[in-house]
Amino acid sequence: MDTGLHKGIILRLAKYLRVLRQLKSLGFVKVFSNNLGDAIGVTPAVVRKDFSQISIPGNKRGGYNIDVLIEEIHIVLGRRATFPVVVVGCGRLGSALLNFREFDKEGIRVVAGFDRDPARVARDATPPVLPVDELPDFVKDHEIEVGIIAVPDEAASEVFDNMIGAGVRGFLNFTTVQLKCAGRCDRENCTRQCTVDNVNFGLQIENLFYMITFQKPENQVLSLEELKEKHHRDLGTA
Amino acid sequence: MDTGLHKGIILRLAKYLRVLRQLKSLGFVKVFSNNLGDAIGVTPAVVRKDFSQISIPGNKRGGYNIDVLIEEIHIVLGRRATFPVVVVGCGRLGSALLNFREFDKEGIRVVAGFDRDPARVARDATPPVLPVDELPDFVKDHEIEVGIIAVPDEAASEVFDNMIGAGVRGFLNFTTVQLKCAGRCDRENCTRQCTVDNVNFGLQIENLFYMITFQKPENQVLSLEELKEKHHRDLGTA
DNA sequence: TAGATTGTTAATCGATTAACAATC
DNA sequence: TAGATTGTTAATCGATTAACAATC
Repeated sequence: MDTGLHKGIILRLAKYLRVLRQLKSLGFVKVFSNNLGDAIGVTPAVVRKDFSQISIPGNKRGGYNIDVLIEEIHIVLGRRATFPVVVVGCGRLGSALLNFREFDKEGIRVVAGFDRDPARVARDATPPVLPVDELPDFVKDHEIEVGIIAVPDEAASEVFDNMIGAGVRGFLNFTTVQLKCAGRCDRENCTRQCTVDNVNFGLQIENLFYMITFQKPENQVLSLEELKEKHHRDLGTA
Repeated sequence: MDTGLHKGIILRLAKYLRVLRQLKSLGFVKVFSNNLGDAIGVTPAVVRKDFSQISIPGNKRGGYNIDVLIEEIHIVLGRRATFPVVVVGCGRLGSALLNFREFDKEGIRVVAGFDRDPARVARDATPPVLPVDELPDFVKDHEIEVGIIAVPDEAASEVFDNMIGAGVRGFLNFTTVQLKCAGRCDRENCTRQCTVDNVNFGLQIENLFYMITFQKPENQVLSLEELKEKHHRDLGTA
Protein backbone atom coordinates (compact mmCIF):
# COMPACT_ATOMS: atom_id res chain seq x y z
CA MET A 1 0.00 0.00 0.00
CA ASP A 2 1.49 3.25 -1.13
CA THR A 3 -0.32 6.39 -0.05
CA GLY A 4 2.57 8.44 -1.34
CA LEU A 5 2.23 11.72 -3.15
CA HIS A 6 4.08 11.58 -6.40
CA LYS A 7 5.83 14.24 -8.36
CA GLY A 8 2.98 14.82 -10.77
CA ILE A 9 0.46 15.78 -8.16
CA ILE A 10 2.86 18.05 -6.30
CA LEU A 11 3.46 20.07 -9.42
CA ARG A 12 -0.23 20.26 -10.16
CA LEU A 13 -0.97 21.41 -6.62
CA ALA A 14 1.44 24.30 -7.09
CA LYS A 15 -0.36 25.19 -10.30
CA TYR A 16 -3.78 25.02 -8.70
CA LEU A 17 -2.52 27.31 -5.99
CA ARG A 18 -1.48 29.93 -8.46
CA VAL A 19 -4.82 29.87 -10.26
CA LEU A 20 -6.73 29.84 -7.00
CA ARG A 21 -4.94 32.93 -5.77
CA GLN A 22 -5.88 34.73 -8.95
CA LEU A 23 -9.49 33.65 -8.67
CA LYS A 24 -9.60 34.74 -5.06
CA SER A 25 -8.19 38.13 -5.91
CA LEU A 26 -10.97 38.48 -8.46
CA GLY A 27 -13.47 37.88 -5.72
CA PHE A 28 -14.43 34.31 -6.55
CA VAL A 29 -15.48 32.09 -3.70
CA LYS A 30 -15.89 28.67 -5.23
CA VAL A 31 -14.60 26.80 -8.20
CA PHE A 32 -15.42 23.60 -10.09
CA SER A 33 -13.11 20.79 -11.07
CA ASN A 34 -14.06 21.77 -14.55
CA ASN A 35 -12.66 25.31 -14.38
CA LEU A 36 -9.51 24.36 -12.56
CA GLY A 37 -8.86 21.59 -15.04
CA ASP A 38 -9.14 24.00 -17.95
CA ALA A 39 -6.87 26.47 -16.24
CA ILE A 40 -3.98 24.12 -15.75
CA GLY A 41 -4.64 21.88 -18.72
CA VAL A 42 -5.92 18.64 -17.22
CA THR A 43 -9.27 16.89 -17.17
CA PRO A 44 -11.76 17.54 -14.38
CA ALA A 45 -11.35 13.95 -13.24
CA VAL A 46 -7.69 14.56 -12.48
CA VAL A 47 -8.57 17.60 -10.42
CA ARG A 48 -11.15 15.72 -8.39
CA LYS A 49 -8.81 12.84 -7.88
CA ASP A 50 -6.02 15.12 -6.72
CA PHE A 51 -8.25 16.82 -4.16
CA SER A 52 -9.70 13.54 -3.06
CA GLN A 53 -6.18 12.25 -2.56
CA ILE A 54 -5.27 15.06 -0.19
CA SER A 55 -8.69 14.85 1.45
CA ILE A 56 -10.14 18.17 0.40
CA PRO A 57 -13.91 17.92 0.36
CA GLY A 58 -16.09 19.51 -2.28
CA ASN A 59 -19.82 20.05 -2.42
CA LYS A 60 -21.80 17.81 -4.65
CA ARG A 61 -23.23 20.66 -6.59
CA GLY A 62 -21.36 23.67 -5.31
CA GLY A 63 -17.85 22.77 -6.31
CA TYR A 64 -14.91 23.54 -4.04
CA ASN A 65 -14.41 26.42 -1.67
CA ILE A 66 -11.43 28.44 -2.79
CA ASP A 67 -10.28 29.45 0.68
CA VAL A 68 -10.37 25.88 1.87
CA LEU A 69 -8.46 24.73 -1.19
CA ILE A 70 -5.77 27.34 -0.75
CA GLU A 71 -5.36 26.57 2.91
CA GLU A 72 -5.22 22.82 2.48
CA ILE A 73 -2.85 22.94 -0.45
CA HIS A 74 -0.63 25.22 1.56
CA ILE A 75 -0.53 22.68 4.33
CA VAL A 76 0.33 19.85 2.01
CA LEU A 77 2.97 21.80 0.12
CA GLY A 78 4.33 23.35 3.29
CA ARG A 79 4.54 26.68 1.64
CA ARG A 80 6.84 29.09 3.34
CA ALA A 81 6.59 32.84 3.41
CA THR A 82 9.56 33.26 1.12
CA PHE A 83 11.83 31.01 -0.87
CA PRO A 84 15.39 32.37 -0.61
CA VAL A 85 17.77 31.46 -3.43
CA VAL A 86 21.19 32.49 -4.72
CA VAL A 87 22.27 32.93 -8.32
CA VAL A 88 25.75 31.77 -9.20
CA GLY A 89 27.14 33.26 -12.38
CA CYS A 90 26.03 36.79 -13.21
CA GLY A 91 26.47 36.97 -16.94
CA ARG A 92 23.58 37.92 -19.15
CA LEU A 93 21.30 35.10 -18.06
CA GLY A 94 22.36 35.30 -14.43
CA SER A 95 21.70 39.04 -14.25
CA ALA A 96 18.32 38.57 -15.86
CA LEU A 97 17.47 36.09 -13.11
CA LEU A 98 18.90 38.34 -10.38
CA ASN A 99 16.30 40.91 -11.30
CA PHE A 100 13.49 38.68 -12.47
CA ARG A 101 10.27 40.50 -11.68
CA GLU A 102 8.13 37.43 -11.69
CA PHE A 103 9.92 36.04 -8.66
CA ASP A 104 8.45 38.69 -6.37
CA LYS A 105 4.93 37.55 -7.05
CA GLU A 106 5.86 33.99 -6.23
CA GLY A 107 7.60 34.73 -2.98
CA ILE A 108 10.98 33.82 -4.40
CA ARG A 109 13.74 36.09 -3.15
CA VAL A 110 17.15 36.18 -4.78
CA VAL A 111 19.28 37.08 -1.77
CA ALA A 112 22.59 37.33 -3.60
CA GLY A 113 24.44 36.72 -6.82
CA PHE A 114 27.98 35.40 -7.14
CA ASP A 115 30.58 35.79 -9.84
CA ARG A 116 34.26 35.05 -10.22
CA ASP A 117 34.82 38.21 -12.26
CA PRO A 118 35.70 41.05 -9.85
CA ALA A 119 34.31 43.54 -12.35
CA ARG A 120 30.87 42.13 -11.76
CA VAL A 121 30.98 42.28 -8.00
CA ALA A 122 28.60 44.89 -6.59
CA ARG A 123 28.14 44.63 -2.87
CA ASP A 124 25.72 47.52 -2.67
CA ALA A 125 23.39 46.42 -5.39
CA THR A 126 20.08 44.75 -4.63
CA PRO A 127 20.53 41.90 -4.70
CA PRO A 128 24.28 42.21 -4.05
CA VAL A 129 26.77 40.47 -6.31
CA LEU A 130 29.61 38.89 -4.32
CA PRO A 131 32.87 37.17 -5.23
CA VAL A 132 32.33 33.48 -5.70
CA ASP A 133 34.86 32.71 -2.93
CA GLU A 134 32.34 33.97 -0.45
CA LEU A 135 29.68 31.57 -1.65
CA PRO A 136 30.27 28.73 0.83
CA ASP A 137 30.23 30.92 3.93
CA PHE A 138 27.29 32.94 2.69
CA VAL A 139 25.25 29.84 1.98
CA LYS A 140 26.03 28.39 5.38
CA ASP A 141 25.37 31.64 7.25
CA HIS A 142 22.07 32.24 5.50
CA GLU A 143 21.08 28.59 5.37
CA ILE A 144 20.41 28.76 1.66
CA GLU A 145 18.96 25.53 0.36
CA VAL A 146 18.35 26.28 -3.28
CA GLY A 147 20.67 27.76 -5.88
CA ILE A 148 20.57 28.72 -9.53
CA ILE A 149 23.61 27.82 -11.61
CA ALA A 150 24.13 30.15 -14.55
CA VAL A 151 27.88 29.89 -15.03
CA PRO A 152 29.70 28.84 -18.21
CA ASP A 153 29.75 25.09 -18.78
CA GLU A 154 33.40 24.76 -17.80
CA ALA A 155 32.72 26.06 -14.31
CA ALA A 156 29.54 24.09 -13.69
CA SER A 157 30.99 21.08 -11.97
CA GLU A 158 33.25 22.98 -9.59
CA VAL A 159 30.51 25.39 -8.60
CA PHE A 160 28.15 22.50 -8.08
CA ASP A 161 30.55 20.71 -5.76
CA ASN A 162 31.16 23.85 -3.74
CA MET A 163 27.48 24.47 -3.34
CA ILE A 164 26.75 20.92 -2.27
CA GLY A 165 29.63 21.13 0.17
CA ALA A 166 28.07 24.24 1.65
CA GLY A 167 24.71 22.56 2.09
CA VAL A 168 22.66 23.54 -0.95
CA ARG A 169 20.34 20.72 -1.89
CA GLY A 170 18.19 22.04 -4.71
CA PHE A 171 19.57 23.28 -8.03
CA LEU A 172 18.21 24.96 -11.07
CA ASN A 173 20.96 24.31 -13.57
CA PHE A 174 21.20 26.33 -16.77
CA THR A 175 24.45 24.86 -18.02
CA THR A 176 24.33 22.04 -20.52
CA VAL A 177 26.34 19.87 -18.16
CA GLN A 178 23.96 17.29 -16.77
CA LEU A 179 24.61 17.61 -13.07
CA LYS A 180 23.85 14.61 -10.94
CA CYS A 181 23.73 14.32 -7.20
CA ALA A 182 24.25 10.63 -6.75
CA GLY A 183 27.91 10.09 -5.95
CA ARG A 184 28.53 13.59 -4.75
CA CYS A 185 26.06 13.57 -1.92
CA ASP A 186 27.57 10.49 -0.33
CA ARG A 187 31.00 12.04 -0.50
CA GLU A 188 29.62 14.92 1.47
CA ASN A 189 27.89 12.71 3.98
CA CYS A 190 24.50 14.03 3.20
CA THR A 191 21.84 11.54 4.07
CA ARG A 192 19.18 13.25 2.01
CA GLN A 193 19.45 13.33 -1.70
CA CYS A 194 19.66 16.61 -3.47
CA THR A 195 17.59 17.54 -6.49
CA VAL A 196 18.75 19.04 -9.75
CA ASP A 197 16.45 20.54 -12.33
CA ASN A 198 18.48 20.67 -15.51
CA VAL A 199 17.05 23.37 -17.74
CA ASN A 200 18.15 23.20 -21.32
CA PHE A 201 16.77 25.77 -23.71
CA GLY A 202 18.56 24.17 -26.64
CA LEU A 203 16.90 20.81 -26.13
CA GLN A 204 13.56 22.46 -25.56
CA ILE A 205 13.78 24.40 -28.80
CA GLU A 206 14.90 21.38 -30.78
CA ASN A 207 12.02 19.51 -29.32
CA LEU A 208 9.63 22.20 -30.49
CA PHE A 209 10.89 21.68 -34.02
CA TYR A 210 10.29 17.97 -33.76
CA MET A 211 6.87 18.48 -32.32
CA ILE A 212 5.66 20.86 -34.99
CA THR A 213 7.18 18.76 -37.73
CA PHE A 214 5.73 15.46 -36.64
CA GLN A 215 2.61 16.56 -35.03
CA LYS A 216 -0.61 14.99 -35.97
CA PRO A 217 -3.76 16.39 -34.40
CA GLU A 218 -3.75 15.86 -30.65
CA ASN A 219 -0.92 13.71 -29.43
CA GLN A 220 2.36 13.28 -31.17
CA VAL A 221 2.13 9.84 -32.70
CA LEU A 222 3.78 9.14 -35.99
CA SER A 223 5.02 5.68 -36.82
CA LEU A 224 8.66 5.03 -37.52
CA GLU A 225 7.89 4.35 -41.15
CA GLU A 226 5.92 7.53 -41.58
CA LEU A 227 8.71 9.47 -39.95
CA LYS A 228 11.47 8.13 -42.10
CA GLU A 229 9.39 8.48 -45.21
CA LYS A 230 8.59 12.06 -44.36
CA HIS A 231 12.23 12.93 -43.94
CA HIS A 232 13.20 11.28 -47.15
CA ARG A 233 10.56 13.35 -48.89
CA ASP A 234 11.74 16.49 -47.14
CA LEU A 235 15.32 15.84 -48.04
CA GLY A 236 14.52 14.88 -51.57
CA THR A 237 16.34 11.61 -50.96
CA ALA A 238 13.24 9.67 -51.94
CA MET B 1 -1.62 -1.48 -32.96
CA ASP B 2 0.30 1.67 -32.28
CA THR B 3 3.86 1.80 -33.53
CA GLY B 4 3.97 5.48 -32.71
CA LEU B 5 6.94 7.27 -31.26
CA HIS B 6 5.93 9.07 -28.12
CA LYS B 7 7.23 12.23 -26.60
CA GLY B 8 9.47 10.50 -24.11
CA ILE B 9 11.55 8.68 -26.65
CA ILE B 10 11.89 11.73 -28.91
CA LEU B 11 13.39 13.73 -26.09
CA ARG B 12 15.71 10.91 -25.15
CA LEU B 13 16.88 10.54 -28.73
CA ALA B 14 17.88 14.19 -28.77
CA LYS B 15 19.82 13.63 -25.58
CA TYR B 16 21.57 10.55 -26.91
CA LEU B 17 22.55 12.54 -29.94
CA ARG B 18 24.24 15.19 -27.86
CA VAL B 19 26.21 12.63 -25.85
CA LEU B 20 27.10 10.66 -28.95
CA ARG B 21 28.52 13.74 -30.66
CA GLN B 22 30.72 14.36 -27.66
CA LEU B 23 31.90 10.78 -27.57
CA LYS B 24 32.65 10.87 -31.26
CA SER B 25 34.66 14.04 -30.90
CA LEU B 26 36.69 12.28 -28.24
CA GLY B 27 37.49 9.57 -30.72
CA PHE B 28 35.17 6.86 -29.43
CA VAL B 29 33.80 4.42 -31.94
CA LYS B 30 31.33 2.34 -30.00
CA VAL B 31 29.21 2.68 -26.92
CA PHE B 32 27.20 0.40 -24.61
CA SER B 33 23.63 0.82 -23.46
CA ASN B 34 25.18 1.01 -20.08
CA ASN B 35 27.24 4.14 -20.75
CA LEU B 36 24.54 5.95 -22.63
CA GLY B 37 22.06 5.22 -19.90
CA ASP B 38 24.35 6.69 -17.28
CA ALA B 39 24.96 9.74 -19.41
CA ILE B 40 21.34 10.70 -19.81
CA GLY B 41 20.08 9.24 -16.56
CA VAL B 42 18.07 6.20 -17.60
CA THR B 43 18.57 2.45 -17.21
CA PRO B 44 20.37 0.47 -19.90
CA ALA B 45 17.15 -1.37 -20.64
CA VAL B 46 15.49 1.86 -21.70
CA VAL B 47 18.36 2.63 -24.04
CA ARG B 48 18.21 -0.78 -25.67
CA LYS B 49 14.48 -0.57 -25.99
CA ASP B 50 14.67 2.85 -27.58
CA PHE B 51 17.18 1.71 -30.18
CA SER B 52 15.29 -1.46 -30.78
CA GLN B 53 12.18 0.61 -31.36
CA ILE B 54 13.79 2.67 -34.08
CA SER B 55 15.51 -0.43 -35.47
CA ILE B 56 19.11 0.40 -34.74
CA PRO B 57 21.08 -2.82 -34.42
CA GLY B 58 23.80 -3.38 -31.85
CA ASN B 59 26.40 -6.08 -31.51
CA LYS B 60 25.85 -8.69 -28.92
CA ARG B 61 29.07 -8.01 -27.20
CA GLY B 62 30.41 -4.94 -28.96
CA GLY B 63 27.69 -2.47 -28.10
CA TYR B 64 26.50 0.09 -30.64
CA ASN B 65 28.44 1.83 -33.36
CA ILE B 66 28.43 5.54 -32.68
CA ASP B 67 28.38 6.64 -36.31
CA VAL B 68 25.45 4.39 -37.07
CA LEU B 69 23.59 5.66 -34.03
CA ILE B 70 24.14 9.29 -34.94
CA GLU B 71 23.07 8.76 -38.50
CA GLU B 72 19.96 6.79 -37.67
CA ILE B 73 18.85 9.14 -34.92
CA HIS B 74 19.32 12.02 -37.33
CA ILE B 75 17.03 10.31 -39.77
CA VAL B 76 14.36 9.70 -37.20
CA LEU B 77 14.55 13.17 -35.73
CA GLY B 78 14.84 14.80 -39.12
CA ARG B 79 17.52 17.09 -37.89
CA ARG B 80 18.05 20.15 -40.00
CA ALA B 81 21.25 22.07 -40.47
CA THR B 82 20.01 25.00 -38.45
CA PHE B 83 17.00 25.80 -36.36
CA PRO B 84 16.03 29.44 -36.97
CA VAL B 85 14.09 31.19 -34.23
CA VAL B 86 13.05 34.71 -33.25
CA VAL B 87 12.99 36.26 -29.80
CA VAL B 88 10.10 38.54 -29.00
CA GLY B 89 10.71 40.87 -26.09
CA CYS B 90 14.28 42.05 -25.61
CA GLY B 91 14.38 42.93 -21.95
CA ARG B 92 16.95 41.34 -19.70
CA LEU B 93 15.90 37.78 -20.32
CA GLY B 94 15.23 38.33 -24.01
CA SER B 95 18.66 39.90 -24.57
CA ALA B 96 20.30 37.05 -22.72
CA LEU B 97 18.61 34.66 -25.12
CA LEU B 98 19.47 36.79 -28.17
CA ASN B 99 23.11 36.21 -27.40
CA PHE B 100 22.97 32.79 -25.82
CA ARG B 101 26.27 31.11 -26.61
CA GLU B 102 24.98 27.61 -26.12
CA PHE B 103 22.65 27.96 -29.08
CA ASP B 104 25.53 28.00 -31.58
CA LYS B 105 26.65 24.55 -30.57
CA GLU B 106 23.16 23.21 -31.03
CA GLY B 107 22.58 24.67 -34.44
CA ILE B 108 19.98 27.09 -33.13
CA ARG B 109 20.17 30.49 -34.78
CA VAL B 110 18.39 33.50 -33.37
CA VAL B 111 17.73 35.41 -36.57
CA ALA B 112 16.13 38.47 -34.99
CA GLY B 113 14.76 40.00 -31.83
CA PHE B 114 11.67 42.17 -31.59
CA ASP B 115 10.65 44.82 -29.10
CA ARG B 116 7.97 47.47 -28.84
CA ASP B 117 10.35 49.92 -27.21
CA PRO B 118 12.01 51.98 -29.98
CA ALA B 119 15.00 52.53 -27.69
CA ARG B 120 15.79 48.86 -27.91
CA VAL B 121 15.62 48.62 -31.68
CA ALA B 122 19.04 48.00 -33.22
CA ARG B 123 18.89 47.06 -36.87
CA ASP B 124 22.61 46.69 -37.26
CA ALA B 125 23.21 44.46 -34.29
CA THR B 126 23.68 40.72 -34.65
CA PRO B 127 21.10 39.51 -34.30
CA PRO B 128 19.17 42.66 -35.19
CA VAL B 129 16.45 43.96 -32.91
CA LEU B 130 13.44 45.18 -34.86
CA PRO B 131 10.20 46.97 -33.98
CA VAL B 132 7.52 44.48 -33.06
CA ASP B 133 5.29 45.81 -35.88
CA GLU B 134 7.61 44.17 -38.33
CA LEU B 135 7.24 40.78 -36.70
CA PRO B 136 4.44 39.38 -38.89
CA ASP B 137 6.09 40.23 -42.20
CA PHE B 138 9.48 39.12 -41.02
CA VAL B 139 8.16 35.79 -39.84
CA LYS B 140 6.34 35.21 -43.11
CA ASP B 141 9.26 36.29 -45.28
CA HIS B 142 11.75 34.14 -43.43
CA GLU B 143 9.35 31.27 -42.82
CA ILE B 144 10.07 31.25 -39.12
CA GLU B 145 8.34 28.38 -37.38
CA VAL B 146 9.52 28.72 -33.81
CA GLY B 147 9.56 31.74 -31.54
CA ILE B 148 10.59 32.61 -28.02
CA ILE B 149 8.23 34.82 -26.03
CA ALA B 150 10.02 36.90 -23.41
CA VAL B 151 7.68 39.86 -23.13
CA PRO B 152 5.96 41.11 -19.97
CA ASP B 153 2.92 39.09 -18.97
CA GLU B 154 0.48 41.77 -20.13
CA ALA B 155 1.73 41.56 -23.70
CA ALA B 156 1.90 37.78 -23.90
CA SER B 157 -1.49 37.06 -25.34
CA GLU B 158 -1.37 39.71 -28.06
CA VAL B 159 2.11 38.73 -29.17
CA PHE B 160 1.07 35.11 -29.21
CA ASP B 161 -1.90 35.80 -31.45
CA ASN B 162 0.20 37.84 -33.84
CA MET B 163 2.79 35.14 -34.09
CA ILE B 164 0.25 32.42 -34.71
CA GLY B 165 -1.37 34.60 -37.33
CA ALA B 166 1.98 34.93 -39.05
CA GLY B 167 2.52 31.18 -39.10
CA VAL B 168 4.67 30.42 -36.08
CA ARG B 169 3.76 27.04 -34.68
CA GLY B 170 6.24 26.35 -31.90
CA PHE B 171 6.64 28.55 -28.84
CA LEU B 172 8.98 28.74 -25.93
CA ASN B 173 7.01 30.89 -23.54
CA PHE B 174 8.72 32.58 -20.60
CA THR B 175 5.72 34.55 -19.39
CA THR B 176 3.63 33.12 -16.58
CA VAL B 177 0.57 33.27 -18.80
CA GLN B 178 -0.25 29.71 -19.74
CA LEU B 179 -0.59 30.00 -23.49
CA LYS B 180 -2.72 27.44 -25.20
CA CYS B 181 -3.12 26.75 -28.86
CA ALA B 182 -6.45 25.05 -28.90
CA GLY B 183 -9.05 27.60 -29.92
CA ARG B 184 -6.61 29.96 -31.53
CA CYS B 185 -5.34 27.62 -34.19
CA ASP B 186 -8.81 26.96 -35.50
CA ARG B 187 -9.51 30.65 -35.71
CA GLU B 188 -6.48 30.93 -37.91
CA ASN B 189 -7.45 27.98 -40.06
CA CYS B 190 -4.37 26.06 -39.21
CA THR B 191 -4.90 22.38 -39.65
CA ARG B 192 -1.91 21.40 -37.62
CA GLN B 193 -1.78 22.08 -33.95
CA CYS B 194 0.88 24.30 -32.60
CA THR B 195 3.01 23.50 -29.60
CA VAL B 196 3.77 25.66 -26.60
CA ASP B 197 6.46 24.93 -24.08
CA ASN B 198 5.58 27.01 -21.06
CA VAL B 199 8.75 27.63 -19.07
CA ASN B 200 8.17 28.82 -15.56
CA PHE B 201 11.21 29.40 -13.39
CA GLY B 202 9.05 30.28 -10.42
CA LEU B 203 7.22 26.97 -10.44
CA GLN B 204 10.46 25.11 -11.01
CA ILE B 205 12.09 26.75 -8.02
CA GLU B 206 9.11 26.18 -5.78
CA ASN B 207 9.16 22.60 -6.85
CA LEU B 208 12.79 22.31 -5.85
CA PHE B 209 11.85 23.44 -2.37
CA TYR B 210 9.16 20.82 -2.14
CA MET B 211 11.45 18.16 -3.44
CA ILE B 212 14.25 18.81 -1.00
CA THR B 213 11.85 19.18 1.87
CA PHE B 214 9.92 16.01 1.31
CA GLN B 215 12.50 13.89 -0.28
CA LYS B 216 13.14 10.49 1.07
CA PRO B 217 16.01 8.54 -0.47
CA GLU B 218 15.31 7.80 -4.10
CA ASN B 219 11.88 8.77 -5.24
CA GLN B 220 9.71 11.39 -3.67
CA VAL B 221 7.16 9.41 -1.74
CA LEU B 222 5.87 10.75 1.51
CA SER B 223 2.38 9.90 2.67
CA LEU B 224 -0.18 12.60 3.22
CA GLU B 225 -0.06 11.99 6.97
CA GLU B 226 3.71 12.24 7.09
CA LEU B 227 3.57 15.43 5.10
CA LYS B 228 1.02 17.16 7.24
CA GLU B 229 2.72 16.01 10.39
CA LYS B 230 6.04 17.30 9.15
CA HIS B 231 4.64 20.73 8.43
CA HIS B 232 2.95 20.93 11.77
CA ARG B 233 6.26 20.14 13.38
CA ASP B 234 8.03 22.69 11.22
CA LEU B 235 5.51 25.36 11.99
CA GLY B 236 5.40 24.52 15.65
CA THR B 237 1.67 24.13 15.34
CA ALA B 238 1.90 20.61 16.70
C1' DT C 1 -37.76 17.40 -8.61
C1' DA C 2 -34.26 17.64 -12.14
C1' DG C 3 -29.84 18.78 -13.13
C1' DA C 4 -25.17 19.25 -12.04
C1' DT C 5 -21.20 17.98 -9.79
C1' DT C 6 -18.52 15.29 -6.67
C1' DG C 7 -16.05 11.12 -5.32
C1' DT C 8 -14.79 6.54 -6.21
C1' DT C 9 -14.22 2.30 -8.57
C1' DA C 10 -12.86 -0.30 -12.49
C1' DA C 11 -10.73 -0.29 -17.06
C1' DT C 12 -7.24 1.33 -19.91
C1' DC C 13 -3.09 2.90 -21.32
C1' DG C 14 1.76 3.67 -21.58
C1' DA C 15 6.11 3.51 -19.62
C1' DT C 16 9.37 1.21 -16.83
C1' DT C 17 11.51 -2.77 -14.90
C1' DA C 18 12.83 -7.68 -14.53
C1' DA C 19 14.42 -11.50 -16.50
C1' DC C 20 16.51 -14.23 -19.61
C1' DA C 21 17.47 -16.47 -24.01
C1' DA C 22 20.39 -15.54 -27.86
C1' DT C 23 24.92 -14.80 -29.30
C1' DC C 24 29.18 -12.36 -30.23
C1' DT D 1 35.05 -21.42 -23.78
C1' DA D 2 33.37 -18.00 -20.57
C1' DG D 3 31.78 -13.63 -20.04
C1' DA D 4 29.37 -9.73 -21.49
C1' DT D 5 25.91 -7.51 -23.86
C1' DT D 6 22.02 -7.23 -26.85
C1' DG D 7 17.13 -7.75 -27.86
C1' DT D 8 12.71 -9.23 -26.53
C1' DT D 9 9.06 -10.90 -23.73
C1' DA D 10 6.37 -10.81 -19.64
C1' DA D 11 5.42 -8.53 -15.24
C1' DT D 12 4.90 -4.44 -12.83
C1' DC D 13 3.86 -0.01 -11.87
C1' DG D 14 1.70 4.41 -11.99
C1' DA D 15 -1.05 7.62 -14.17
C1' DT D 16 -4.99 8.63 -16.87
C1' DT D 17 -9.58 7.90 -18.44
C1' DA D 18 -14.38 6.17 -18.31
C1' DA D 19 -18.27 5.50 -15.99
C1' DC D 20 -21.50 5.99 -12.70
C1' DA D 21 -23.59 6.01 -8.11
C1' DA D 22 -24.26 9.34 -4.55
C1' DT D 23 -26.17 13.58 -3.44
C1' DC D 24 -26.58 18.54 -3.03
